[in-house]
Amino acid sequence: MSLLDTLNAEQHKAVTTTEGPLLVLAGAGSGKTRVIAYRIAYLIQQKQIRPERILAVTFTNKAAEEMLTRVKDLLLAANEKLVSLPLISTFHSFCVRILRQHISKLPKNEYGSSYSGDFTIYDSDDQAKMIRICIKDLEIDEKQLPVRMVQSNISSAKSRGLGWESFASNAETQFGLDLKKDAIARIYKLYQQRLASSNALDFDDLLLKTVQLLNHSKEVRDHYNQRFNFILIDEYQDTNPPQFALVRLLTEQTQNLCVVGDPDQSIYKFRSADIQNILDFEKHFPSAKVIKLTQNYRSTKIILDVANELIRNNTQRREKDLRTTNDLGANVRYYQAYDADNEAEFVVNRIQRHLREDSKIRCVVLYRTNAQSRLFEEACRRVGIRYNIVGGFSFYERAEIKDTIAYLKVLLNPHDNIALSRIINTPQRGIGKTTLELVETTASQEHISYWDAILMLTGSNKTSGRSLAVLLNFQQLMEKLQSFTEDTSLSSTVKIVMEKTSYIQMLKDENTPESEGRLLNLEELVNAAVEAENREETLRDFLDKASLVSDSDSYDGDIPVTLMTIHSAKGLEFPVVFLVGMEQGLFPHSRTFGNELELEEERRLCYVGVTRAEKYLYVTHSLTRRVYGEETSCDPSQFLAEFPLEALEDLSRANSWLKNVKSGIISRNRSIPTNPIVSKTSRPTNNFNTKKQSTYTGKTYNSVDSVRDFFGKNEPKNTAIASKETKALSTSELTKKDSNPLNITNIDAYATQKLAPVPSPSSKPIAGVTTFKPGMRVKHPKYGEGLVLRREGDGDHAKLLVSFPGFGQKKLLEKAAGLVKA
DNA sequence: GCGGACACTTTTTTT
DNA sequence: AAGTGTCCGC
Repeated sequence: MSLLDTLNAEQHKAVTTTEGPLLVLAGAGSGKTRVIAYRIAYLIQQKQIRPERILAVTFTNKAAEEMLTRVKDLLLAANEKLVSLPLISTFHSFCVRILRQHISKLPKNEYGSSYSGDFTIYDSDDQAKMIRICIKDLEIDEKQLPVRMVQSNISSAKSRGLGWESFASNAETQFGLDLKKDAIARIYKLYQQRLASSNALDFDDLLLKTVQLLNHSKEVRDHYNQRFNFILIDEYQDTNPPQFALVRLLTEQTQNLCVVGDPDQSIYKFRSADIQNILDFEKHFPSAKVIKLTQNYRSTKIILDVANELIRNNTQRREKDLRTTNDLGANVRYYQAYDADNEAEFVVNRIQRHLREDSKIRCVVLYRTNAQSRLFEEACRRVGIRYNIVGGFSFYERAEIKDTIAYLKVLLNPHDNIALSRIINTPQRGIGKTTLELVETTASQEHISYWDAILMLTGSNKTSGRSLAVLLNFQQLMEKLQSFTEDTSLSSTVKIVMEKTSYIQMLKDENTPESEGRLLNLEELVNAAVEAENREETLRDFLDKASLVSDSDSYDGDIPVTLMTIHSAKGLEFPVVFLVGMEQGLFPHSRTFGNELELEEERRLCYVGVTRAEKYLYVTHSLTRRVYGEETSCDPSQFLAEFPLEALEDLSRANSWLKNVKSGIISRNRSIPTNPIVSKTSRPTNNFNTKKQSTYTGKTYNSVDSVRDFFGKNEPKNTAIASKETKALSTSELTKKDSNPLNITNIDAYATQKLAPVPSPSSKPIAGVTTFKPGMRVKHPKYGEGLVLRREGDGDHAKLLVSFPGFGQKKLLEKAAGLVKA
């Protein structure tokens, strides 16, 4: 049959080996998504497996959607009629599906609360709010245990599959009780109780509760084991313990399990992804077969070379070599910018050039942190290039959207305390701190939800005047909404909520550019509801999707430029890739210094970035960058030095790190310090820097609305900015124009000088005191372990900026702080 | 109860 | 630099 004709031998085998456990080790760009799609189609067509017996798990909802389309197309082309559909979804969505049906089968907790199928899903924002309340109620000082820290502790415990019980037992050490851990354990416990009484689950719970459920109920477990005989998991290298447990539970009866992944692309350790899951697959499933896909179809030879060479620096890895028969292709282009604005200008300018050559070509700018996106957005706007931005602040994170959704959530689940407190006074209806506190205390005294507390307060005549009136008013509003939306369609429910709550009116009254944008966003939400309705989805489905949309779920392939983090780019490919901000401390991120394993994960991340590129790869770094609102100087990333330098072509106008390394002025190995240098420098004040002329004066960018609004108002700007990269400072220009002796007057000389392996005076030890450098881990008597971020001054006056988890950043006098190496 | 002024942290990555 | 939380006066 023609279905398999286009596959190579390796792929063919991976598609057709359908019985028993199979591990497909797929290198970057080796067509692993393709293999999965073909395999599903093959099972349906050749093996006559009923589609609904097949479960495929992908990493994002977008990937799932695309996979389904692909499968449908394949079967269509093979003239196969689909009688039902395979289930293709993310782990999280899959869990929601199971839980909506069966969660009530879980036993009640010790307070007698149990979950019902109409539970709400809490995002990390809701989670933070809930944790804050728990911390307050336990009368723990938030200064001692910041919400963020508790949240990450809890989430990390959960993603490793640990309940509060194990957290509590961990708090007992051989030296006595670890007070901090104990406190967190208490918060964790209370948090779980509160979630249960709100009938709410956070992201991690979706996995954990499903595992619990399947463990607990043989009936449910058997049901799903029989339902799904063929299971496929993509990006298996990034599965965490609960996900692994789930895989185990689902394959108890039949092990027609196929997992696909690449250990070199494991980049989610921070959320407890365990690379051992893929490395030990053959131990977990002893009858497993292993197939390797080693042929890369995506990238040019040079790009693949760079990637292979880079990843070879990881020691924790099984050697593998990935080949391609593709052309050599263009060299990797390198650019050293003098500041971050210049970097963005260079990138946008190159994008324009590519688009002029081929208007259909798609470019992506990949960065390590979301904070870097702003400059690229602004640069795109300045020249009128349309762009997608993935992540950062997504549509569903906007206040107006969250507010509306919170109303809808309360309609379905009035016991959702977090949603209720979000909207109880939005728009303002006079329910302030005092009244809200009354509700809260009543609720916790009576062990009931806020909503029930309100009913109780308005029902009895214990409450006095004002509070009673406003609460009654709110209660009636919600009851009115309830009755209005009872038998209404999804989209009109959404509309009714926006109108009857006076939310729309509130925004209209505000009458500012921002409020107009918000109104537009609400319209978008109604549109989304209409579309969902056309797909015959319920309000429930609509809300679930809103909770689980991932960042990469929304980008438009027709738009020429996409901006996103490297993490979000996993699984995607682009003809032109810009890997920006290649600086020590940014990428690899300074938080990973001193931890070899984390550094290797950064390198894998870099590998992922490089291997996204099909034809053209650019790498850029900047000599200065604003960090925390402060101008800091930056060294090139150590990863750059790990690239095969002969593959790099220097597009910097001025002298550059690369030129210096290539000409032997600075050595490749010693050229990059192993720690981030974040010394303060002043910015060269030049007046020939013509940027910043943007006519756009609106508030912060913020993707969709402002892009739309920019294009609505302004025709694309002229292209006067063309060949802006030629503006990279020439040495003579700089020295001429900037005569301030305190400023760095010659960036190139500066770069060379700074990078030269001359020991700086500040790194000489002072008698009796160890000197600490940025990147080092230290231990403080009071704050515990921390990371040195910055060093200022010398000798006795040396000050250190150290970041302590849980305490924030502290400025310490090195001599007096009593620090030791950690 | 509300809104403004101010102080303070924050940036790693995400379902 | 910017967004959030807190305090204070109205």
